[in-house]
Amino acid sequence: MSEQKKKQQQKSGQKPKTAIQPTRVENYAEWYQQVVKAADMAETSAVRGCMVIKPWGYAVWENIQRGLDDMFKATGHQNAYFPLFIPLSYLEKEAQHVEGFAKECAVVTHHRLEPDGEGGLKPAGELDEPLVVRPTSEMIIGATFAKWIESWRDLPLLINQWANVVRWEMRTRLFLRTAEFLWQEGHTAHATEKEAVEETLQMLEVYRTFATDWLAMPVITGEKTEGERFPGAENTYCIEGMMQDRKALQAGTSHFLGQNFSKAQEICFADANTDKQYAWTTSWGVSTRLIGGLIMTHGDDDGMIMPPRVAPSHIVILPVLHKEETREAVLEYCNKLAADLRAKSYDGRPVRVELDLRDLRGGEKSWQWIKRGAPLRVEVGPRDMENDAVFVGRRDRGHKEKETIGRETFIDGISDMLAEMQEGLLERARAHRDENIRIIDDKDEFYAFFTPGENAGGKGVVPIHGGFAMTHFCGDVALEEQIKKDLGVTVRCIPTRGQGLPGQDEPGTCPFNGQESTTRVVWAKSY
RNA sequence: CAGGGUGUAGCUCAGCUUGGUAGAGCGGCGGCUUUGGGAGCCGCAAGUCGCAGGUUCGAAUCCUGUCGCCCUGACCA
Repeated sequence: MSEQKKKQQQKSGQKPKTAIQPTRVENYAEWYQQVVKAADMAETSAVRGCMVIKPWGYAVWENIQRGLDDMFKATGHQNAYFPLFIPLSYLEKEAQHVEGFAKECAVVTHHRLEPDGEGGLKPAGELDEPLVVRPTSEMIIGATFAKWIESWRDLPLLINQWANVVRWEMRTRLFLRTAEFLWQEGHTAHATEKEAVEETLQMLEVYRTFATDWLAMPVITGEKTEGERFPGAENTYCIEGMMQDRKALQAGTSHFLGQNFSKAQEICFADANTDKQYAWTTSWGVSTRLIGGLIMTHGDDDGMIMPPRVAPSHIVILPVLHKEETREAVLEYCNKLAADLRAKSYDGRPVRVELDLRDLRGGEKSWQWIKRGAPLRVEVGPRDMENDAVFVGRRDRGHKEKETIGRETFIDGISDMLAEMQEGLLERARAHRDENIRIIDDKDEFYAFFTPGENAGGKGVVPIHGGFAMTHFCGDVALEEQIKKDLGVTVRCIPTRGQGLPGQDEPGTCPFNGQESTTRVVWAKSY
């Protein structure tokens, strides 16, 4: 940095040391919002609570869709599409289900607009029956299933839908909670309870695999407690990730619905003995919330860090073109480089390369890509061309740690480098999570763990503290409610065994009331 | 829905107490200078001051009403 620059910095005091301000430690919630904006992924819209997903963010969603969709197909599911509108009477059929969603339903009551006589328009043509904009599609898909299923030969029925849903939330945050969001919802019907439970767990495993292998987001799988269960479900399973502020993010859910919905909607079939049987159903979903999880798992104080498998572009080539006499040659070199890289494959597909020819200053351009989280930035100028090399910056390292690599070496090693970055991000996230899981057997220790220390942050700052606490728990709903009231902490899940979590195998006593307990549960503050 | 705050240029805001007819920074555009870096200088464009009434010779500023948005709660992928 020049002396002049330093002086200016001192004078103005406004030159940021990091691309994102505030930093994660200063104010995590605000940092998150700033990253979404700086990474050019989404923005708020004119419609309250609804977001505009911008191309760089939507491309991540497309990659998520592609990865998941392949996994759904591989497990025998087919895609279909059902209506956005659900007749109100459908929703009323399953009592618990309505109760769970009623407060956040958007309702369509009219189907026409007329001049209001004052230059504006007013709704006219009131509907006989109001239509609810789907908050989830159990009722409309179930009604369809009831028609499709007649015989045991029609089962299992394995359907997935990619769609948008609306939940009229009061308080929204981009990607994490918006009034409208994109998701997929799987809906299946089975002849036996055993099959339906197996399906529920299979899809949970699909989600775990996807989160781990694609998003580089380590997750804990488990079962929800009664209080956190999906309205109308017998059992809800989930994947829970730990964000960098140590809060939990529910990243996906898979529900065993038993026969609750099939009985409410007459989803029944004739079995091999010609007896009438109610089907056993499941539903499971993940949403654009995954993108929020991606940001909070990997982002740093300079912005987003994209895991290569879901990154819209793997490599951004930034030509250094300011000398007229070398301009053409550098461009040619860059185009050749891009073509050679695209001929390579990573993750079974061509490497995604972008050549950024925008007429912007080098520094600004480079920083934009840092904030967006492109895995690799490759600067190519006359010097590199002379040496048959490239100057590479990795997003998983500091922005100054750039290195010169021989052109061919770089091209030949690109797939390995991306794979190494993907693995590195997962390991980093896993280490962070594991460091912040604590086994607790004492109530006071538990309360202290979730109470911010004196230096946790200033006024208005969201403190980073706590983490995942694993305690024995008797399962009492009122007790869980009390702890939620005291600390804002809930049971995230009763973890599935065999995923390497500490202290799961021995029975014990609930530290809150001394009752017997067979397993430990995961407690955390959550999004 | 309850409590608090706030609406002025694309964005962030100043001006309002003490009415006189609109400002800054950032961003955009252009020029010059720079060039492996989020640079500098000069210039240009851009606002019926949320909306509707009222007071006044005159309202961004005072009064009334209204709408939107933000924060805090209950709810939540």
